[in-house]
Amino acid sequence: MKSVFEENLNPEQLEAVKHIDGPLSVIAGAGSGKTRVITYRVAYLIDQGIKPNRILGLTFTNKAAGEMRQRASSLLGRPLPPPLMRTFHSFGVRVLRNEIQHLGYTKRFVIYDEDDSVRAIKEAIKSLKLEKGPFSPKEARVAISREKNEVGLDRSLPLRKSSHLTLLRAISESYHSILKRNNAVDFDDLILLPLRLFEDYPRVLRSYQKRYRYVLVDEYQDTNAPQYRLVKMLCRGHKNICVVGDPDQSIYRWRGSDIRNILNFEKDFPGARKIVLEQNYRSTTLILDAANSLIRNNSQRSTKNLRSLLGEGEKVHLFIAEDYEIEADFVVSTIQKLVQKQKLKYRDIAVFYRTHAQSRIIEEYLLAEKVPYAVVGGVSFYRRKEIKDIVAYLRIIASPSDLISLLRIINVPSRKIGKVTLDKLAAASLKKRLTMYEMAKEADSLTKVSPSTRKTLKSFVQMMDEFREKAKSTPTDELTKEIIARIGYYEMLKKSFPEDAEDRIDNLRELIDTMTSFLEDNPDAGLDDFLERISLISDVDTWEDEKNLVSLMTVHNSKGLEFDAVVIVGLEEGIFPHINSLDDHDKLEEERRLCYVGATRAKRFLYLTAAESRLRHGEYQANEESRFISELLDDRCD
DNA sequence: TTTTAGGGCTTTTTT
DNA sequence: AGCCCTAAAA
Repeated sequence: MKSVFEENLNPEQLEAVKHIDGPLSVIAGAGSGKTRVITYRVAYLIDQGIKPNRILGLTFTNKAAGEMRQRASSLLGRPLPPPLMRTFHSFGVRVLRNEIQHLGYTKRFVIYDEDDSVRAIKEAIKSLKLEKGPFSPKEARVAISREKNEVGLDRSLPLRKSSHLTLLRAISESYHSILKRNNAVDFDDLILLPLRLFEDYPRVLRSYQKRYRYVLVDEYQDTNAPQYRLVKMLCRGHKNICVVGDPDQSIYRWRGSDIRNILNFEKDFPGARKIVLEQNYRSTTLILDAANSLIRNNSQRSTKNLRSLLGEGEKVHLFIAEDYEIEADFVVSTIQKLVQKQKLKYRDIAVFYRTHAQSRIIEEYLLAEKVPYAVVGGVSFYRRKEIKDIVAYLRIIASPSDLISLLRIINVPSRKIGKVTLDKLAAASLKKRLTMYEMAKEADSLTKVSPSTRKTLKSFVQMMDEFREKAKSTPTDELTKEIIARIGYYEMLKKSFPEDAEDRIDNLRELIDTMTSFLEDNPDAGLDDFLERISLISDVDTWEDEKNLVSLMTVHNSKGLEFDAVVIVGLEEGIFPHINSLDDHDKLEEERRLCYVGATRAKRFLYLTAAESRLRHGEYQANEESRFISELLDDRCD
């Protein structure tokens, strides 16, 4: 009798699933059943008697991790523990929560996002007493992050003057000492600090090596050097590593991901088995032909050609609009046509663009025609001012040494604590070697600050201490409501933002709802757990595919998804490929891979659009048709 | 000393 | 839309 594995997998997939011990790489073309292989393989391992908690699957988004765990558990007919599949970053957090004391932080560390990091770098620059440097705090953050993500690579920083390099080193050092003082880590640290732990504390490494006997890495083409090193260290003893990826879908090189990781796998793991999946189960032939003919123009790739069994299907449609408004109008009428004539649901349709800025005009036209839609990403929920403000309160409650959060809200709503007072407070805290929070608690010793301001500082600290006490016995959603009421945040919003205060209040209500449902799913979760959760959430994670809405997103965000109909807009030289990539061969190939990712999301209908003229920075600008159009179509279009 | 208003600038992609 | 900077009001 055939098992569920033989029944549902083709020979190559089955081979990958049944490979148990030793290194294995699976080159999985777009739509070739990559997720299926991973979930069946996990189920197979467990079926063979391997305990679920000995398996570690690493992905890039929580959504992918959750989906794979769910599918594996429904295959097995029993629930699986959450740690089985997780993101690189949440794995890093888990390691740090257990071991970070070795590195001089405490368990309740906070995770800084990019905005927080930029603020911390500003503080760093300030403490070095630098006037306007050769780069902005934002640029410094990018350079520092880049350096951190290239640990182990011999690429040097892209700076010409060595004086800049020295300066950057100084800023970096100061930034990291601020992070440590604040008991904070940035995104990069979530990988780098576990790596350092593993390198410097062999006992710690051994305990993780012993625990995870089977390691699986999804989207392997997008791992960067530190992530790769982390994985290699974990598998050093048993070499039971399975990586799944597709070099043609590598689109995060700019973030340090290294295509060589997947191309060199066999060198790093001698004797590795390699399986190539070329059978595509997603798209019709004409769509796949277009994608294949596009990607053939890249010189850096492992030769592989996807085959479809789904029949020829519809031709790829091309529409060149005179301007971007006509393009938007075409997108909307196409969506309506697909819904009426092809009986597609809104949720089966997606619009992809190269940059977020392109979404606005599409949204306008969708809104006007009452087509329901959802934008994935953009100004993401957790980066909105009102959300970040309230989260900053929660962070200080969890971790009083968090200076960046303190600076954010100590005067929000206004408590008449301005720049001058803060400077005095900072100077005094430096002198007494106290955190700013501790210094505010002892405001009485601040002789240079007026008595009334001293009182304000003390009562602020007292309030926060009260909240901290309360947090021990109050659920996070209740606590948040109390904070908002106590500080009069809604009233402040109404005063400061008369136009959109209601929207902002709604956002905060949504935040509280998120907490409530998080508590329902995780009854034992405390404030720390919630803060960790929202730090690691990505745009795609918040996308709700069960609602019947047209999806709008960047091509980057579309990775790993599929839709019956896909519209890729703005196929113009300078937009897609992006202007910053035009004069660099490698960057151009990455743009092409990005376009390939977008095109291969489509199951049955693929539309390409471009505008001959587009409003940019207040001026009309004429754009050439993207080279990708002819590479894709090659006379196969309508 | 703090707050407010106005002008300039920004975004390529993100865990 | 939000942030920084500056100058003037409160």
